[in-house]
Amino acid sequence: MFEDITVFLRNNGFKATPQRLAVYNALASTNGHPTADALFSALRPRFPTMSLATVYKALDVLAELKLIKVLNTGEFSFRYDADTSDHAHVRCEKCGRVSDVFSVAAGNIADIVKEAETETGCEISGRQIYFFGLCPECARAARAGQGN
Amino acid sequence: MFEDITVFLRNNGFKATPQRLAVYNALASTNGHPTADALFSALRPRFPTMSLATVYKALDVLAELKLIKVLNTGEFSFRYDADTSDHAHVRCEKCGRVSDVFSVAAGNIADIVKEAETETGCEISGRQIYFFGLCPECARAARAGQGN
DNA sequence: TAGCAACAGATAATGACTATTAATTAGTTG
DNA sequence: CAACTAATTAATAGTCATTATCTGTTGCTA
Repeated sequence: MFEDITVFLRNNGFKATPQRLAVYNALASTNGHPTADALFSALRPRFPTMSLATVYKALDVLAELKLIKVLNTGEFSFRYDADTSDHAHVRCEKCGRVSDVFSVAAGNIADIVKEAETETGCEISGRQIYFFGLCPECARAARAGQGN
Repeated sequence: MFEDITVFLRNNGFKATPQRLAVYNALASTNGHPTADALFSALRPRFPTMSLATVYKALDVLAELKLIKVLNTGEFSFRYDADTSDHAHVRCEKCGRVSDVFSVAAGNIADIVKEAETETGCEISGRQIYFFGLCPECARAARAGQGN
C-alpha cells in the first residue's frame, strides 16, 4: 500500500491529478472489486464533472504502475482491485459479489505452476485463479429456499 | 466427447440444425481455442449464408449443454473449447496463442479449493485457472533477440 | 407429410471500452 | 508567485464483441 500516491505518480513521470487520486482512493477504500462504471458512479457525487473515460484512463495509469490489479472474472466487464498482494478471487454466481482468497497465493501453487511449465514448455510469468460458487449468504438462502 | 451430437441435442429439446453441428465440429476439430469471430470466419467458406449471430447462439446452446467450455483469458473477447475435460490454460502474451494444461486438474488442486472454501465460507463449484507467459517459440525468439 | 414451434439470417441495438480534440491544469521555471 | 508548456481532462464520437429483434425458413413430431 502506498501512502503517497502523489509522489509515486510524479516520480514515474505522471501528473498527480485530483481525478487519479480520487480513483485510487475510491478503489483503496473499498473491499469490493468494482467495475470502472461502478467507480464512476461512486465518484460522481464528489466529482460531478469527471468523465467515464477519465476513470478508464486513470485505471490504465494505475495498472501500468502496478498500483492496482485488473480482474477478469468471466463477466463482460473488468473489475479492479487496489490490493496488489498475491491472492485469488471467488465470485458468487448468485449475487455477483467478488471476494478475496488470500490462502491461494504463490506459496502453495508453486509446484502446480512448475508442472504446467514442464508440460507446455512455456515460461509462465503470471496467473489468474478464479473460483465460482455461492457466497455464505447466498448458500444459506439457497438451503433455506430448498426447504432444508 | 460425444459421437452423436445430433441425438444429444434432440434429447435435450434442441433441434439438431446443420449450423449447430458445423459450429461444434469446427470447434472439436481444432486444438486451438478460437473466438466466436474466428469460428465464423472458418465456417464462412462452407456456410456462406451463416450469420455471426448464429455462431453465438449455437455456442450458447452448446455451452448450456456443457458440450463446450467458455474461456475468458483476460482478453476482451471470449474463447471456446470443445475439450470439456478438466484442465487449465496458458496464454502466450506475445503471440496470443492459448494452449491446454492438462497437468492442472481437480486432482492436484483439491486441497487449494478446500482452503479457499474454509477461508471464505463459500461453496465453490467451479474454477478457472489461467497462466500467462511466453510459449516455447516466443520464448526462444525473445532469447535470440536479446542477443543471448 | 402437414403444421408449428424453434431456428437462421439480417440487422439494429447495447454496453464496455478507446480515440480524438479542444480546453484546462499540474508542475516546473524564471 | 506568475507565466509557460506539455500532460491531462471532459465531452463526444467511434469501435468492437455480443445480444435482441423480427421475419422468413426449417427440423421434426404427430
